[in-house]
Amino acid sequence: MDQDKSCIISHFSHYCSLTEEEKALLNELEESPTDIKAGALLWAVDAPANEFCTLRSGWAYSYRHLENGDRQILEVFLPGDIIGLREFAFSKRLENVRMITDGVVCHFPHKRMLELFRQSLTLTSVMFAIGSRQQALLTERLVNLARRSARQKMSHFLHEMYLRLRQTNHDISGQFRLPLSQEQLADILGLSPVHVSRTFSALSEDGLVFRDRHHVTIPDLKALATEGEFDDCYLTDNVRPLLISA
Amino acid sequence: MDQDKSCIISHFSHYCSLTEEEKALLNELEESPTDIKAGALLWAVDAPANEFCTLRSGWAYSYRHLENGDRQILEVFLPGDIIGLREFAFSKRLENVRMITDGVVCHFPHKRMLELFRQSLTLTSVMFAIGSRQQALLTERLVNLARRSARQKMSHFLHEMYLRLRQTNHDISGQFRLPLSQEQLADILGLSPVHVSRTFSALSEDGLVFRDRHHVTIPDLKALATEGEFDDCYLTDNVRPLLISA
DNA sequence: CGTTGTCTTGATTACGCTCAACTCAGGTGG
DNA sequence: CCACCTGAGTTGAGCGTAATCAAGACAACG
Repeated sequence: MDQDKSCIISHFSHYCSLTEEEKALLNELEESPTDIKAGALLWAVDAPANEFCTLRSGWAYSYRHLENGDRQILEVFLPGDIIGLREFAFSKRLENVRMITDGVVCHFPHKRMLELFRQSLTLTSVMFAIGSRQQALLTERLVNLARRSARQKMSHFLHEMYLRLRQTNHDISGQFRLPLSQEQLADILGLSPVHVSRTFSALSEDGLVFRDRHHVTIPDLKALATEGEFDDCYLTDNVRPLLISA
Repeated sequence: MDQDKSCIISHFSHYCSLTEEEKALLNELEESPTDIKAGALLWAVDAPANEFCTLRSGWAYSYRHLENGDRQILEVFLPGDIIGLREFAFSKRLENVRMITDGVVCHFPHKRMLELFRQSLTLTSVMFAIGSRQQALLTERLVNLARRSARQKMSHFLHEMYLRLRQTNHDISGQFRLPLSQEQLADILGLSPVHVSRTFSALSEDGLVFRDRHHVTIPDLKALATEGEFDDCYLTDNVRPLLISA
């Protein structure tokens, strides 16, 4: 069951310290871990939406298809993330979710969320905080897609991924594995695959990002932040001592 | 105090039926209504974030400035909406919020949200559902900005606004007042003001949208939906009988 | 060693931006 | 009542970023 330290507990611990009972409650959300292969569909648009998933290991993404065949990737999920929070208010899935790498997911029904609301004020608040942090991420992505050049989009995205990975994996320093094809990157950033390639080349020439297959190196994080107008307050300023005191 | 039926109660009632106590609880959130003028700033980026606002009347929008001077409008708020949900997990504002028209807002501190969590499971769930619905709206907007042509962006946005207005104002039929300048529309849609003008003309020529100053007429809603690839499931499929039963 | 999928590079095209001039409505003051 | 001013919206010309199409390089794999 809990061979590894639970991802979700370490995720929640970012927000505030938890009692043992609360940890136990969270552990219940990770009861039935199931293996899932890279490329496998977790669920599709219009499927009934009655459960969340926690991502215990591996990467996943959610996406939508457009009528012209384009695809927009909406979210990239990393270990510890909760998948499907968006659909709590809906009866059907609004997005497809697919695994990027092999991984392990744990399902828990929406109903259990209500038990959590009933049993712990702290966890309720943290759950709410996670929701608002997701909104902040979405908002940032929205600005990125709407207003920035391809160079900036790429820089911003890579910077964001780097920070998100470092939050749980402190020992990466300036480099990480990014298991995304350029086509997937294009679908994330609203670009064409060819332009992703060109943009990568351009960033390399300027010494901002180096890349070998799926391995990315960022020699100068500050420079990349400047290029992508990256401001990390939406990722880091989420510790809320207020919650505990109340 | 409650001269009008509370906007927030009618907003929550979309999700499920409320007991009298719950209505009383919600009413407390609308305690100190304050008038606010068109164009006034509700709050600015980096200001301390320790309260929400409910919008009792009038329109508002949240926005961010970019380094190149561009501005991105992130959200348009209508009467009954809660402003600032996104910043629950943060200590500082991530967005500026400004009134579009004259209006009335009610402030309530984050702390009171915790009381609400403590006192009503139903309201907690609905609050959570509202958060996830906001995410769905954001997601839809993201797809719109990332992937669609100017024509589609405009069509989609106008259709969305029409449906949102009709949810609280059932008697509008195919026309409504849209108190936004073309510059503001441009900042919403990630276009230039000139191109908004051109796009409006193009849509008019094709008989999809007519417009006189701030008055918009949609002769054929279906046609507009087709043009903008509009699928209303993210706005309408949010009634959750599951919540009450639990 | 051939096959497949991913990535790269080049040539052309197009959508929306910028700059700039012009129209028009509303408001103000003489 | 008219002249002027202002801000919003319109229209045109030229440009630039990124899309598209297409061919070729490269790596991984059987």
